Amino acid sequence: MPDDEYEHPEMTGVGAAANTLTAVSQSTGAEPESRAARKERTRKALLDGTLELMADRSFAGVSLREIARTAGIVPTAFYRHFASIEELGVVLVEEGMRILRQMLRDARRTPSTKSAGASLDILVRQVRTHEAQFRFLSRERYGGVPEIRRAIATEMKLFVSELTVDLSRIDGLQSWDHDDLEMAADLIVSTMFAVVVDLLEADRPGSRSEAEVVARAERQLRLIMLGMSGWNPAK
Amino acid sequence: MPDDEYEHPEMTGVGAAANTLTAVSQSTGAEPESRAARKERTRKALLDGTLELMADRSFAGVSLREIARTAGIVPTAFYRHFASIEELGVVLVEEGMRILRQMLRDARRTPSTKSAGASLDILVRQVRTHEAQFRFLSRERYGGVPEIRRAIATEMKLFVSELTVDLSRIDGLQSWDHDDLEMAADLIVSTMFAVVVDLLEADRPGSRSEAEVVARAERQLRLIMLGMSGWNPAK
DNA sequence: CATTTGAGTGCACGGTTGTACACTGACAAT
DNA sequence: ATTGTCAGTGTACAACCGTGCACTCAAATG
Repeated sequence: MPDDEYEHPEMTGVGAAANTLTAVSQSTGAEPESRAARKERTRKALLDGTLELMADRSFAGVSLREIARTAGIVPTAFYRHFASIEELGVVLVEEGMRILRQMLRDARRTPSTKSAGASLDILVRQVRTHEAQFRFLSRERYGGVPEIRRAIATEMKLFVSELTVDLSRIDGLQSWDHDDLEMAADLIVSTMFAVVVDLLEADRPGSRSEAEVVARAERQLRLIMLGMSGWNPAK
Repeated sequence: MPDDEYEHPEMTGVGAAANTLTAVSQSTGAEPESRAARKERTRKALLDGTLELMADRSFAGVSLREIARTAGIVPTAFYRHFASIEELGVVLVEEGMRILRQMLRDARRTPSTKSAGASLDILVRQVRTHEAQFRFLSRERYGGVPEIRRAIATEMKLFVSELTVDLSRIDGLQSWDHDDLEMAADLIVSTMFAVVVDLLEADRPGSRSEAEVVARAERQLRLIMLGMSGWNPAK
């Protein structure tokens, strides 16, 4: 008797050696769709499916078999795309970080970065359109397996140093010591990160609404800016 | 044939119905030790063992069987202490939060709370003496199962409101709006939390050392205080 | 003393997991 | 037209999981 059945309970017949088109399910009717394109499609299905499964669990809590199931393939076929679940995790980190960097770039070409409100607007929009990715990042940043945690930490450090450069170009801050700039950038980033978490939690029973979260963050950033304007850079 | 062997590979014999003293291992030689005391001891062993197992994994990643094994009992005996692993998790949250509150109380009776350095010292000492508990809290705060996440969030909110009260008693802040005070308290708490995470990660390959973490945090808090001193409370 | 209690035991179960292996068959390249 | 590639398949297995059940036997109770 078989060990598993997956999603094919009806075709357990004798020599039923299966058609390859079982996976993912063709979206449009009659296109040929190259082999590479098909592969890319199930690969994406694996990544997206993982994020979906993580709606209420951490990355460590989803199994290879589950992921394969949501992508419509058999467990062993997973290895055609990733050498291990950890590898898939690293790809998810990279993907999430790509979005984060994109966000920074968007914020950078906003009229004067010192407008905290505009930057926050961009943040909110990004979080809303990429909820799953941001949830992944916030879940795994501290809770994940060491490898993923390290990958996120590295990218975050990079993020801070990019912001440091941005700050150094602002009018009153040219005279600042690099360490001080970085310290301020770190504070801003971690505050922003707290906003992300609150946004993901927002509009849920017993948590602050989105508007409140944004309003508070705006005041917090203003408070930080105020402190910076009075800072003695020479120390 | 048996399904498991646990830690008794040699006594798989016939009627070997085991001696109860297998569990936990008696520490001192010949004390009687009441039944309740023994129970409390294995209960603690279960809690501590769980924290130990979480050195490199999240709470969701440790199994009931593993926990029981480290405590030296058979898996089914786990249920004599907790109705489920989730219940054990909630107890761990409470335990961790008790430590956090203790810390706040310590900080409160320090000469003038406005001395950020002293408060940070207390923080560092607490984190160092209760590493496992703090690691648990930081791991599960965002990454954990919903129930645990909610429990931590609730306690954190309580924490912020306690600090809000403390702030309201400081000289220059009596005229402040309650919302503004809470906003500032929230910023301080989240900054402190970031310190905790950095401390746990400190003295590990590729991360800032403890001294650097503390120095940076001190400057960040000073920057926040500076901002507060210039804040216009009327909005 | 005899009796009750309950922490801990051992076995068994049905389920899930990761992964090795040999396979198939549509597409791509020759 | 023949051949090769390789995403996907089905089977199998050993390990682990949570938990139900009937048990033991030292300590607590009377």
